[in-house]
Amino acid sequence: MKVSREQMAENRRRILDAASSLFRDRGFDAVSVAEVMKAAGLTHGGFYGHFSSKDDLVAQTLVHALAVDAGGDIGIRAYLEAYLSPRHRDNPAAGCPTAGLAAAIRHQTPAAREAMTEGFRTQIARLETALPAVHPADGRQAAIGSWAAMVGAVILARAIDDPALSDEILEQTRAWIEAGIEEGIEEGSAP
Amino acid sequence: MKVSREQMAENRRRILDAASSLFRDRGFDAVSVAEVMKAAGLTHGGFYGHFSSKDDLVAQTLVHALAVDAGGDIGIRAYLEAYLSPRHRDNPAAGCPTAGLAAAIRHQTPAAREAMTEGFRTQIARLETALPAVHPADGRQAAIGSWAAMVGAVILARAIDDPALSDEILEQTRAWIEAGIEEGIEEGSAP
DNA sequence: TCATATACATGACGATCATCATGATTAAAT
DNA sequence: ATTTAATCATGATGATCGTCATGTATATGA
Repeated sequence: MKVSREQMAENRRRILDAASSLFRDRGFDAVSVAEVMKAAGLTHGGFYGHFSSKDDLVAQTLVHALAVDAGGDIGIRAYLEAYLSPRHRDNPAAGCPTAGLAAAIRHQTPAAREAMTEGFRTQIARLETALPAVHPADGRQAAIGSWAAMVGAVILARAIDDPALSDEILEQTRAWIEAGIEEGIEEGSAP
Repeated sequence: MKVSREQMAENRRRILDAASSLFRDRGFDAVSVAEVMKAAGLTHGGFYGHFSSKDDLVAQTLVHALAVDAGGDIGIRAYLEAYLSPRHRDNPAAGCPTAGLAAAIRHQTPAAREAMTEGFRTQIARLETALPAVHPADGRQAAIGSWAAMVGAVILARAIDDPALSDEILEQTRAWIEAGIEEGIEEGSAP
């Protein structure tokens, strides 16, 4: 039952894609290796031909999931609106891996933590250039503060059991961050 | 082996205290019922005399953990400094239950989610009175935005595998929130 | 075309865990 | 003091899961 080299590469990609969605949706612990393989259209037997352990899968999945382009080129306002939207909150499987998995990283292997650290660095660099700032020194502060608020808001909005309150968390956090942005630009200079 | 009524009440408290620390430290899934009982000085047998299931324990632990006084009466600045400190980051077992468990609530029972929702409401109300604001209408926005940033920052700081970067997340988020506060008060009116 | 290496399927194993059954001890009620 | 009821300890059970062993079909290279 050997498959072609390219088929194997595609299988690996499918496993990582399936793991990425499933982990974001239900967490690392609640998803079994067999379930990931099934979602990838395979059985559990072939798993250890691709990965050395479930921990290895977790680490590689994080690298895979955090390596997306993320944000194409919609402006910072549109990005904020999409990130802090009910749609994003309600679709963790297709959503930001940081919002979905950051809190669980603490209990994972060093390799997984390193992947998340690298993803964080990349995201802060992105935000630093996307966010307007009065003094350049404040750019990093705004990037880190805003990112913490974005991730925290989505996590809280997903935890809360009251739809209206959950919506409010997203909306108020967005307004709060944008208020900080407006301070940094000459009033109304954004498109 | 029956014990006195008050002994049983104390046992129950010890179980909840043990569960509260263990869950915050290692998460709901990674802590077994037997482990909680052992930490409370009992064996696993008596568990179902106190709780109907592990899910029940999780929900009651959240009610128990989120019902603390939280913040005695240190000012908002001191509270921010303590919350966004390396000490808090490095001691999840004794730290904020929201920072430690909010992301996992999504996978828990409705009872657990309700407990977290109530805890969130209480915390926002606290922050709304503690945070100075220019217009009263912005008080709630600042409370929600700041709380999201605080929780997000601690979660991210705990996930990151680089001590200096982790420290920076806490520090910059604190400065970012305080910048928002300063906008709201007449420069320097805090003690 | 033939030999070989290998990717994946089937199936099994051992460990962990939530939960339940049973029994001993003793607080509480009479 | 005696009975009753309840709390906790010991031990068992069934399910889930990560991992490994083995077999089979086939891609690959000669």
